[in-house]
Amino acid sequence: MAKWLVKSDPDAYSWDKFEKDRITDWDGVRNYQARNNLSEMIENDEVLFYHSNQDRAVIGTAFVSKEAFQDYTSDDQRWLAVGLSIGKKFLFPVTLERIKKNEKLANIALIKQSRLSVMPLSEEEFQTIVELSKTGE
DNA sequence: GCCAACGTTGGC
DNA sequence: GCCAACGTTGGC
Repeated sequence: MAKWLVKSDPDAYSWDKFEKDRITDWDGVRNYQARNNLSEMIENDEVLFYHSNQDRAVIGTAFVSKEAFQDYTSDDQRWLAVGLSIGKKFLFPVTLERIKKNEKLANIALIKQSRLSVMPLSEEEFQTIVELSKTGE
């Protein structure tokens, strides 16, 4: 099962809002590479939820509850959305700073392509971040 | 608040 | 098809 990371500006859509919603349409993506990643998501794929800007940390997990469908927030038929359901909040958020310090995460798209909002993670990268979330170090 | 990186648009 | 201009994202 593939692993993913999605970014959100907490001013636009925060983890707290996600916890209230439980399930949300991940729409508004207007970038081809991110859109292509959305199109490859399979139901029940695991997803990490990252807050950009002021927080700059992975906050928790989610999973794909609905595979790609047309993003109706745009008239343009090129864009896709998926359904995401809430997973678990991390005990300790995994900050960008910690991600940058970890050599197993040196090639993560989060660092290499800072503007990409939907990206695949390798199994190892995913597990490494989950492990980091278990401690505050 | 600044600015680097990068994606998109539009004139030619 | 090239590239300058412009807009947006996101780290700092």
